Amino acid sequence: MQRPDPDKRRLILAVAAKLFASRPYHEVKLDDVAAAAKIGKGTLYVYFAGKEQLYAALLDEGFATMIDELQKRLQQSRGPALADLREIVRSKLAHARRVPHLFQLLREGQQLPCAGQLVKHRDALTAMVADVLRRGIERGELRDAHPELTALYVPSLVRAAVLFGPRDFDPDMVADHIVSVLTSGLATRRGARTVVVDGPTQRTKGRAPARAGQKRSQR
Amino acid sequence: MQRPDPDKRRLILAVAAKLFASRPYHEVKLDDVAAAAKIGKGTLYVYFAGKEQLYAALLDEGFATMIDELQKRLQQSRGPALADLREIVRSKLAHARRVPHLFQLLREGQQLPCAGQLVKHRDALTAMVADVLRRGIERGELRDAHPELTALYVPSLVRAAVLFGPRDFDPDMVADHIVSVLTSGLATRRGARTVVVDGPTQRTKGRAPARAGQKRSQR
Amino acid sequence: MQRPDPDKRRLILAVAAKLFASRPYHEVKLDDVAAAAKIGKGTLYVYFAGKEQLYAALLDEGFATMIDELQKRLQQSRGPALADLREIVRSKLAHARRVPHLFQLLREGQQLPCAGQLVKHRDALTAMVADVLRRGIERGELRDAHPELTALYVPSLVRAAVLFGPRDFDPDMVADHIVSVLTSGLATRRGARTVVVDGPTQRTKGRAPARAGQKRSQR
Amino acid sequence: MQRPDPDKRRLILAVAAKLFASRPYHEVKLDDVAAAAKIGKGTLYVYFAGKEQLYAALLDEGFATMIDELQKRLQQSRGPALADLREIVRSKLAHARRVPHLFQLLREGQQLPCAGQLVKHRDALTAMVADVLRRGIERGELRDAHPELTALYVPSLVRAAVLFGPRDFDPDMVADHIVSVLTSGLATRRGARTVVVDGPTQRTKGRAPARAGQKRSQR
DNA sequence: GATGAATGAGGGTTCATTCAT
DNA sequence: TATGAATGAACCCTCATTCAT
Repeated sequence: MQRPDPDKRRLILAVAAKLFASRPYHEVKLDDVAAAAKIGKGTLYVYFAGKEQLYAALLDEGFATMIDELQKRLQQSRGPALADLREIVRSKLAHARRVPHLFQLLREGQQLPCAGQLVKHRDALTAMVADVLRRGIERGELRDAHPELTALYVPSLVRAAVLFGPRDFDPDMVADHIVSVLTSGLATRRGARTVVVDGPTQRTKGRAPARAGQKRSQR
Repeated sequence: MQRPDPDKRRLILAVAAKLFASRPYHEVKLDDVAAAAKIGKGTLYVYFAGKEQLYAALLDEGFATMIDELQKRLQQSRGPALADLREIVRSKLAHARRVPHLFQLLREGQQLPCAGQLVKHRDALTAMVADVLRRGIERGELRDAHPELTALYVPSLVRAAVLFGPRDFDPDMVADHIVSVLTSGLATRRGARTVVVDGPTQRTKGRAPARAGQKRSQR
Repeated sequence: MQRPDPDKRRLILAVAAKLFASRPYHEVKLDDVAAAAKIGKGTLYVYFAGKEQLYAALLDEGFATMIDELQKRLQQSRGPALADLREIVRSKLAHARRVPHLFQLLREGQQLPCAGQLVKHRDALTAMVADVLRRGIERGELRDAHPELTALYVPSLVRAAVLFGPRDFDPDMVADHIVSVLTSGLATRRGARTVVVDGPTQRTKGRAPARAGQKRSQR
Repeated sequence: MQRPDPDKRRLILAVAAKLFASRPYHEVKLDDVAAAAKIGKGTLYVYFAGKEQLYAALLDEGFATMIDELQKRLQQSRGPALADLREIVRSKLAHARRVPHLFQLLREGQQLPCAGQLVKHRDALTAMVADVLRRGIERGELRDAHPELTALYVPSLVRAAVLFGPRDFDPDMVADHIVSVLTSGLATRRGARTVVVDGPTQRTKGRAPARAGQKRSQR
């Protein structure tokens, strides 16, 4: 109790995460946080410079942990890109399980003045995904006209499943589903004909189908 | 100007949308809104019951408009499900263009006490998508083990593109890209093989999303 | 009650003056000020930007009023400098009577961040006194080797009398006394001999007496 | 260093004096004091009971030292009162030199709850001065209608010179000037005539401070 | 209806003081 | 004795809301 106690810091973060995840930022009172952590209100200021910094630390460390994990998982693999993509999805889902509030927290965080760090993290994540995608394209495993867009989709799909999916979802199932959609899409052969390219039955009048010229050449 | 003026109401909403989209809820002061709309602070209370209700109206009307549009676009169509899916994506993107702040607003709105209405809207939207998906599956155009999950993905993909995609993106291109991914996925034939493991027989029956068994062999 | 009310501002200042004069700055709570003025705490912030600014306004306006009065009294007079000096003393005493807290307030004010204005006022006052003194010297009415020092003494003498003198002092009497000391000093002819200059009885060993060379030449 | 260390106590006092002299009381944090003295915050409480008591000790010891000095200087002298007056002024100025913050500190100290001690000190000082004055009057060296008022002026003149006078003033010069003003006043013979009006008979008996009648004639 | 001065509950933050080490 | 983490009462200030004009 003479040196700042890292455990206490973690305790505060854990307690704050719960509160910030359950109410909008401006409805979380530092009184509540202190009470929930069973510490004095002033003690919060020993570990964090203020409300916003506490919140920022919450997001920052949650995100950083996730990215760390992901990097560890990925850096040993130089295998197929789709396998990496699956790893990414799995890792994110697992992390969401472990830090169930992170996605809730992210909602508001993006607009806070302290968002700079966050954006960096998001960009790092996006870059990792985009790298995997580009490697897959180079190796002929994947085709994608806009991997940088797709890199945005991946976290977004996880987010949608975590935030709005069934409370009791099975992470493996969800991971498989996301990867399946990303990998193979939804269209059956028959369905593909109705929309894509060549059938004369297509409803879209003249509009170029989903895949631009380049993509076709990849087949 | 002795009766409540619908134009003034719209003005307030427009001004508020900008402010709420650019700062977190608790940093937007009603003073700011009034000043930006060049009206007295008291006037806000002629048109809205309070800050939260103003915010709720913002979200509610934005969302309602979007769903209305979507329903109009879809209700005449009984064509291929993938075409409808594309319509949904296009419509959402178009709306995001017209109400550029909506997605920003949605971020925080979900936690506000007034979120009940929002959830209804989101559920309505999800249901529409799910309906389209299920119709596609019935008609043999689509295959999807969890259309209710996929229904969550669709708005999410649009969101990701709008919030984090390039500022000057071409909505048609993005719509095509999203639909393309949803329809055909990213895997080339070669890539699919690497993930679905080696036997070609796997591919025929193994297309359903959950392929737990094979995954292990990839590690 | 639609335009900011100057009377209310004055009320606040009057009430605050009393409180700040009776307690040190940090013991005066804005709650107290508001309560004493029978207004809401928030109303204070309609008229003043904060505690310190309220305090600064108190000092500033008190001082400004005093200087204004003084200038009005003096500017018509081109008479003897000693008469002006008496006017200055009288005017300051009269003002201290009317704003009994001003001297108390000045105590702390000098160190506050907002002191810049105060220093200007003090300098203005000092300059006025110094001007009178210099005019008196030029006209041969006065002799003073350091009128700029003496200019500092004059307000100080008034201050001493007001702050520490008998509660029920007669301003005229005090003014006369101050002027008398300033004019003629305390020494009788016999006393002067013991200290000043020429008697061989003087106790001070070798030290030059009060008046330096220049002063003597003024006689 | 197991017993309270007088050196450390002096260190704290010295450091605190500087800080309290440079900022108003409420802007000096005990954290600052501890940091400036390079000791722990808790250590302050080993030597002083609290913030206010630290401040009080500062004033008390500063004042007590000054009065001690003064008494030592004066008690051997039974000479001319004006010489004693000069000693008082010199002693106070010298002390102000050695404890340059004392006058700054005095500003706020008067209102603090611990002011009781201070008032005693001030009264002691005033009494010493008044004694000297009365002795001078008795011995015919001085004339003064209100020596108890004049006793207040003396410290005040020193204060004015120290606080507001030129930074690099020469203490001897200032002492001489103050004593000169107190002794002989500012008026030349010619100047005295202009104030004391016209009859030379007035001057002989009219020297006592209150000359109410004549003043009117000057307006 | 429109306004903006008035309000005061509420909350973030400070900081003197305590106390376990 | 020395320390500095812990504490929580205290307080300034904010700002949504009200209401007299």
